[in-house]
Amino acid sequence: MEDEGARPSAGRGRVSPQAVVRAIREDLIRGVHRPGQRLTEETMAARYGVSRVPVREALRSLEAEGFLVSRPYAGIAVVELSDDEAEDLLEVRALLEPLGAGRAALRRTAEQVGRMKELVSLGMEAAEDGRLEELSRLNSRLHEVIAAASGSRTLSQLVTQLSDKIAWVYAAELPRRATDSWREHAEIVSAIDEGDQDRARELVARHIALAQSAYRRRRPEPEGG
Amino acid sequence: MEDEGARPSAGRGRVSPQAVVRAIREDLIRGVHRPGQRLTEETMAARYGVSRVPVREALRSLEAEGFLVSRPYAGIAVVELSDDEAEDLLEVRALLEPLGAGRAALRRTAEQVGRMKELVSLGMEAAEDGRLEELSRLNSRLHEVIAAASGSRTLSQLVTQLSDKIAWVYAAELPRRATDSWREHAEIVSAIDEGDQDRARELVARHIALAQSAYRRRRPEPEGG
DNA sequence: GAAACCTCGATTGGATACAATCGCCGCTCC
DNA sequence: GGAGCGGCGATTGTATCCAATCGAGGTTTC
Repeated sequence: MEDEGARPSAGRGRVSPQAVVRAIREDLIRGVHRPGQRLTEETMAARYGVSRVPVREALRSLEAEGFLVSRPYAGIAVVELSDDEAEDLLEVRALLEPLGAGRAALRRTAEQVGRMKELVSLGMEAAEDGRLEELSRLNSRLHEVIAAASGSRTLSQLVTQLSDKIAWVYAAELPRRATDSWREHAEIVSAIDEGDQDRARELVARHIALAQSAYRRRRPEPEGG
Repeated sequence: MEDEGARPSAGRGRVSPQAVVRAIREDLIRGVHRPGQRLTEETMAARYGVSRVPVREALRSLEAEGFLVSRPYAGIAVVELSDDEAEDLLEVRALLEPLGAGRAALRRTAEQVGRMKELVSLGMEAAEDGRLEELSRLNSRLHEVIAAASGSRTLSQLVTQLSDKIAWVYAAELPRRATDSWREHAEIVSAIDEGDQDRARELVARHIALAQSAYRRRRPEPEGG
């Protein structure tokens, strides 16, 4: 086994209560913990520099978010999604995000629009520099802010969870779209800013549809032998 | 304060690991814990007959599911949903459940169909007897099974969480529809059984639409003062 | 030689004990 | 009299310890 695993990914000395969940979630999205891999509590505790208790709570949260699956006394493991399930993620997002964006166009606050525009700027810069990992984070972040602007806690929560999971499952395919999509992002934010619900909904629908075809993975053709 | 609160709702002596989450979630849906109410860990521990540790894990799960909200050192409280947010729940469900039902028509197993039919029978009986609370549970259960039959863990998880939250938020309005909807349920299950994706999707869409108008609460008109 | 049983180690589940933080109350000072 | 401040109780966050359960390996028996 490699000793590297013992080094905490979130190398801060102090961790705020919710930091463990975020650290683990981020590592999940980055592919540090692979699908199917079992996560023993003690190992995770050592990795993130805390005791087992906060780890267990974090794992419960991530289980509820759908990243992990657990069976009593059998431990917690990273979920393995089939190709069908992965595609469903995109389809669900195609339904939810336009709704959220439309709501955001109606209920957004000035501060939220400000943050969106800032994220778009940062995203375009990162696209210039080709910083793909940063782009992925900014992308998720923007979609989150838009979702939050919908004013619906539930909707926002769903979209965010979905967005995270898509970033996780499609990590390999993501860079293919990462650069282009920021032009569309700018348009979407503009529509939300202007309060144009229909246009926001429409733009997001197209945005998602484009991503959907770009992300679609070459399915390993079911080889008979 | 009333001492009644100290009696555990799930009166079993032994509780399986995941039982605490379910017990609390059920109580939330039944309105035992009111929106805005703060849930102190020790009180909950006493109420459900376990220590603080499993309670905390359960609360984290329910927080991730969107029933609760927490701030570090400020405790956990039951979420208060605005009328807008409550309506959004119905709208999201109107998008998701037809998709799930369509998938279920394609991917269902014989065993799942069997359980659906059994639930429909039980539901119709309960409707005859006017056992409203039982009806609510059976309704959620059926929607869960249909969602599970979609074959997509994520989709199933989303629909289930949504269904639970709707049962929670619209507890007061639910009986209005509870009896009638079981005829529609029977049709839906039949369509899924026959593998008719389009018809399943269509029927669920109408089913949800009917519920949507039935549940729509008389919004307390914004009184100017 | 294979299958069932048993024992043991590893890991999860739970409880208790302790430290950190917050909000409330009274007090002091202006 | 009101605002700022400090102490204190209550509650959350964490760590350590113990019990319950599962899986693996070895051993025995047919």
